[in-house]
Amino acid sequence: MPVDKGVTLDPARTREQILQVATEVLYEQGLDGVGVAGLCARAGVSKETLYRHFGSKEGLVRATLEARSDRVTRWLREAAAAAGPEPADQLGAVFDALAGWYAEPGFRGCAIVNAAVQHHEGAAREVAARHMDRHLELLSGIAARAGAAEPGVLARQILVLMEGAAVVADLHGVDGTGRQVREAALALLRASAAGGRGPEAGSARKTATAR
Amino acid sequence: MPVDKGVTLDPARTREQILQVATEVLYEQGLDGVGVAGLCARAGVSKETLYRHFGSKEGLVRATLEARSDRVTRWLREAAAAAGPEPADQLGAVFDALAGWYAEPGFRGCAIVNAAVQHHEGAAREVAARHMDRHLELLSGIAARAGAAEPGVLARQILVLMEGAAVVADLHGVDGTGRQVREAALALLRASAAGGRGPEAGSARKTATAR
DNA sequence: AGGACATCGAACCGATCGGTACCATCGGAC
DNA sequence: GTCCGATGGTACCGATCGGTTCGATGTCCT
Repeated sequence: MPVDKGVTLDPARTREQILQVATEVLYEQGLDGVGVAGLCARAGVSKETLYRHFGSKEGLVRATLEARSDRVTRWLREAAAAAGPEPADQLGAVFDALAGWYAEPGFRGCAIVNAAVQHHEGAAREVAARHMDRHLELLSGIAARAGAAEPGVLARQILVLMEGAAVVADLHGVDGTGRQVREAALALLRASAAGGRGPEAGSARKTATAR
Repeated sequence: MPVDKGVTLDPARTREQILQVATEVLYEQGLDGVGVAGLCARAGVSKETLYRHFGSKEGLVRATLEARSDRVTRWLREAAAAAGPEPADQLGAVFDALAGWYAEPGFRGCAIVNAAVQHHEGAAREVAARHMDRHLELLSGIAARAGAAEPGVLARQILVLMEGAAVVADLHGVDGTGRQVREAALALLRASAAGGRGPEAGSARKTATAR
């Protein structure tokens, strides 16, 4: 009886069920677009159960976004790792993965960014800041291995491309966005790796690492 | 009596007052973060007046965002025009202007994008799509004058940088974001203007114009 | 003076919000 | 069989939501 207790009446299972439904609904409807009652109805649980597991709607939002941040981070790391040792290949693989995501039906931008932008205080913004830190870790590694003069700066420029791509693909249309942004990221990587001395001086100046 | 009727009791004045307050409040609190009653209180008008002018909260949101889109578009066009004839200077001036905006106290990202992301239907998304079209117009002109192989593609890549920069500056911190993104945009411009044949093939492939 | 128009303030509407309390029920451990 | 923890269902709370209506007040134009 260490693990795998009964099939039904499993608190962990219930929690997962709520989280899964909340992930879908909060993404589709927005943080304020659905009430706790509606959430419970779609998850097939009672309000009391939801509040026992998450304490408040805010708690549910935090747990949902943190789980999502974990999944996305893992997903991108694996995409990069599977692309072999070349930094440019890894970066290309990351943006290939993102491009596939943008093209999925029901894509509405980055759930974490969307949530963070709806309330300027609360859990969502903290999760979003941490989420971007994680992206930066991955990108700085790639930038450093590519020999970028300023890996931190290049990583941040590519992060801007990632976040911007989600917004543009969502609000302005997906067509070509994935490929175009992939090429832009690779161009920045090339320009930075080509050395501080390009045909016209380096592409990135010395700036703070920020945040 | 053709124009400039009385000083007080001027419907156009009242409308402007409501719009101005709505611009601030909807940006600070979010679309769902404030009720019509609160809006009226801050604007010093009655609900009846607001509804007579805008018909509904949605109508107020649309009018507010459209006015904002007009102002931002004009602002960026003037920044570019004031920078002289060189495309690279114009692009640099646009991103300088944006960098200044990110650093302003109370900056919370692009109001139009933020609004559009909160509801997946409604006026905000239409305004946002049109807003980006206007940005694209400006950027394509610069790209074309710079001799970019594919001005439309380059413009879209730079648009992604613009929108991403606002998100990152808002959620991850402003430090350096403005300069870094400015340099990234200029690097893309250089890479694209250097000719389709770089050291490693062009930076942008043939893709649909999107949307 | 008079009428048309604009506005305020407040009451009011039904619906929904996040959150709590209570109780019957049911599965699993012993 | 017996008890306990997890649960569903439901009613309920005060607050707020977007939107409507009405009457009193005031300003303009003629």
